[in-house]
Amino acid sequence: MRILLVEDNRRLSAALKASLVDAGYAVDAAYDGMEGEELAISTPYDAIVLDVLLPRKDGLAVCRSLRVARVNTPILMLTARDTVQDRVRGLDSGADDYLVKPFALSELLARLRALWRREAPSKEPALMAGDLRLDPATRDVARAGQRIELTARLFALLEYLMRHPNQILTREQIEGHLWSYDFEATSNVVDVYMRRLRLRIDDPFSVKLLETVRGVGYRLRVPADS
Amino acid sequence: MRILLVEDNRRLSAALKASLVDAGYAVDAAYDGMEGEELAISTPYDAIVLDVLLPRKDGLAVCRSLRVARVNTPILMLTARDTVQDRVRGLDSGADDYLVKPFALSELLARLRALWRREAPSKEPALMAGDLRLDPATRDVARAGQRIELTARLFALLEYLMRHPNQILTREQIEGHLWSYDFEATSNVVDVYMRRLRLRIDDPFSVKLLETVRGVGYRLRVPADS
DNA sequence: CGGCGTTTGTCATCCGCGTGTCATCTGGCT
DNA sequence: AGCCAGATGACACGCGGATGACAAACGCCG
Repeated sequence: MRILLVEDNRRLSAALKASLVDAGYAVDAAYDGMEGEELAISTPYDAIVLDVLLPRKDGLAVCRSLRVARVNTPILMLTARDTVQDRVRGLDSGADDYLVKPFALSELLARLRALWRREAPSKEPALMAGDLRLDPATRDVARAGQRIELTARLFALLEYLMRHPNQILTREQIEGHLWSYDFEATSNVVDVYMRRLRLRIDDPFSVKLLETVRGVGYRLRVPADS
Repeated sequence: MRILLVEDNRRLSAALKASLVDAGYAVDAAYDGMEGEELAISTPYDAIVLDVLLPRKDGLAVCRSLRVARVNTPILMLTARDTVQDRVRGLDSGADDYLVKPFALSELLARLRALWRREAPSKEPALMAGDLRLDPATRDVARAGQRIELTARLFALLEYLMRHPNQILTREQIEGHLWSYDFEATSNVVDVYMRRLRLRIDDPFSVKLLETVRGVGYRLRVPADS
């Protein structure tokens, strides 16, 4: 198993590398973003451990570039802080997992194993609903062959809907799944996002997929065709 | 129903397991985070009951890893404290619900049921009456293959009738069941709604299913066919 | 660090449909 | 014919949802 370690803190890098080698892995080390990116593109690794704060090019940017360059190697991001924000950004930019400093070495190893474990099923097929296609892996969305740009939230909403086709989802379910905060207060975020989603995936087309079930919730209706 | 119970306190774990088994569930127990995570990834459970404070890897981390690994099993988190902070963190990491120790066993069971209701809207089979079909899960109604749109009230009324086929239901029963208010004043809501229901499920067809029993109430007659 | 475009969530307003009531009609029974 | 239970059509109100605009937060760039 070849691992690329991109970490600018020399002492941490050395320690991690030693431990990983100890655990039986072959480890290359890079000390800034640009260097890491070049190595990652030119060499086939089994995993990349990537710090977020890096000289020359930060981890998130490296991550994004690699994904754009179709480098699908599993990436484990290392970060100092842990806020929802951070996690979302990390995962959004294409990382597969996220580890917050300080961490136990055992956890790093476990997560690496976890990454590989899930390597196989990561070839998750694109979700389809009529002429609407959503690819969880590449984050591509298209309807009738037409590419559609979606923001992170909208993508998550659509993905959730498409994972539960023809099923009525209540606002509570949706809110709980996408926003995950204590919603005591009545908010109409879900309504607003449904609207925004409709503007992009329904309004330009004649066949509507998003359906409002008055008094209950929303549903993505998959046309019973062919 | 298979449940994974991740709880390091052996006595509590044993007690919970016994109760859950008692309640008819198949229960696997894990005693630390890593063990729990691996089991959760390798085995398809219907729910995971996850303590927050765990050796080797805490519940929040386990939860996060599972979600990243696309394990969508409903997770019920157990915690000792209860601050908004805690709850937010729990839900943020991907848990579906949250239960504060100490809790009543009945509440645990109730919440598990709630989780399933939410996640897999009851695989309850569709109700049938002749060529009329009503699916409580998807709220789809159809007669002779023809989809029929119903408002919330009408749907509830039809569902009630279909759950008591061939049985005479008085106005009082129906009103008590659907409107649940103490009607002193004589109202003809039920009549009106029966009319509206007929317009949609009987009028367009030759065989009538809704029957008026003069002086008593209404009944849904199921044709004794094939 | 500071400015700028984008994303996000809230709010106020608007609109249409679902709902319940009422007045009137119908048809069967005595 | 008269009565009564139920059928029917019409109507007004209010709720649930749609919509557009706004303000704060964030991400990106220099």
